[in-house]
Amino acid sequence: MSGNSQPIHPRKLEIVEAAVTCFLEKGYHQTGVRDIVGQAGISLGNLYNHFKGKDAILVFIAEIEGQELSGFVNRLSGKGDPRATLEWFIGEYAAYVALPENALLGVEILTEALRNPTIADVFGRNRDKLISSLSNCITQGAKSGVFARQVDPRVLACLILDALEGQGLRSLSLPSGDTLATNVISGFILKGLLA
Amino acid sequence: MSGNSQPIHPRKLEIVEAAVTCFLEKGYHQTGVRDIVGQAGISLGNLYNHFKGKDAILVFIAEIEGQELSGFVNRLSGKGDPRATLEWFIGEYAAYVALPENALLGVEILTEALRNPTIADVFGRNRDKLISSLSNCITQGAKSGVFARQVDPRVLACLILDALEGQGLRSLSLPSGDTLATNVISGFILKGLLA
DNA sequence: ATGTTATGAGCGAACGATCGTTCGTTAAGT
DNA sequence: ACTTAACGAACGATCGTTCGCTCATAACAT
Repeated sequence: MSGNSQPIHPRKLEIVEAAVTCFLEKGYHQTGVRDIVGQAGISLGNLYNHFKGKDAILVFIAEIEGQELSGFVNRLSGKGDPRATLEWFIGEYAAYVALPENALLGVEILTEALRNPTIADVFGRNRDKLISSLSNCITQGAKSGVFARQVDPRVLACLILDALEGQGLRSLSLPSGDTLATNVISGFILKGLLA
Repeated sequence: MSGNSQPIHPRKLEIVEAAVTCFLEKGYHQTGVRDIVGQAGISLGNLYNHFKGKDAILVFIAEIEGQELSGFVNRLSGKGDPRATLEWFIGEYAAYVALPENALLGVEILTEALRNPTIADVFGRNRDKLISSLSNCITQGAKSGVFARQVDPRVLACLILDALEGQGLRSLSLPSGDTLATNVISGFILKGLLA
């Protein structure tokens, strides 16, 4: 899919890593380019040899996030048993968004997408793939009779994502990973979906 | 409850209104104090006669938001039929968070609460009241046998809020208020809760 | 009634800091 | 010789905040 003709310059990845660290700590708009180059241990000017500007770094991060999500998308789009696939997804995605890095970066990208068209583009594409594949899994389950036939599987897919991501965000202020809450959510969703 | 000893200076409310307009358009951190005073039609220095600083304006807004939510909290804490109360809440709260002003301000306050302790304090208090009262409504329904006994009503309360707020945020990029999606969500939640 | 003082909203220039970005230069690799 | 990563001073813009000031009204004293 992605036509990565040329391998990415190692320094570019170092910059991204440093930027992520800063964005997690202070947020995107509160982070200055000087914070990033300081964290990366490079000079101010050198950053602009690898990125067109501050915006481009966040876009790059959003694209990486999209690649990470493709693992979920692929399995959701596969031909496995819909119920088992969904249960797997809920557990794995809950763990994914429970990582502070993913939870915080996710909301950072989401909020920036509200007003930045470029970010909105990348974010919208990533999200649509996830929603579509999850929605498709639900539809497959309905066709095979495991799930109840749904009026609008896409809305339910959004509900599932919202519930898991909301819990992930909430787990930031909790001492440890709350697997109990995930089980409750998982159980509630499955009960609602089953025929 | 609130010991508002002195009535709020009219100009203070004008400033808040202007600030809200700016925050909705550009976001909190992208809005400068000069944007706010320009929108309010007052001078730069005068803003500091009414607010200690930019932060204080957002805190004030968060407090107002909390007052708006008390309508929901009161009815949820009331002694009405739990099922009817819950159905009412879902519909009304969905409409509330579907208003762009509430959806955008909500996420703005949420993200700021992630790193600003003062905002986190106000936001946390408001949220806890809403979650507790919603959770209490679910518990009451379970005691009366209308709802299934839940392992952790608080987690479900969070799920409900996440689903509705997520849909509200999503409706920003839609042409009109999507009442269909709300019905789907409402139906799904009720099905999952009923005994 | 008249003069005096006190209060506080309102103002905008100015402050120091920081913002994202540009640019001329250097050094190293090919 | 040519490319290119790396550098950091410098730019203009903007940031949140402070400060000294004006002026209308209110409170008080005479």
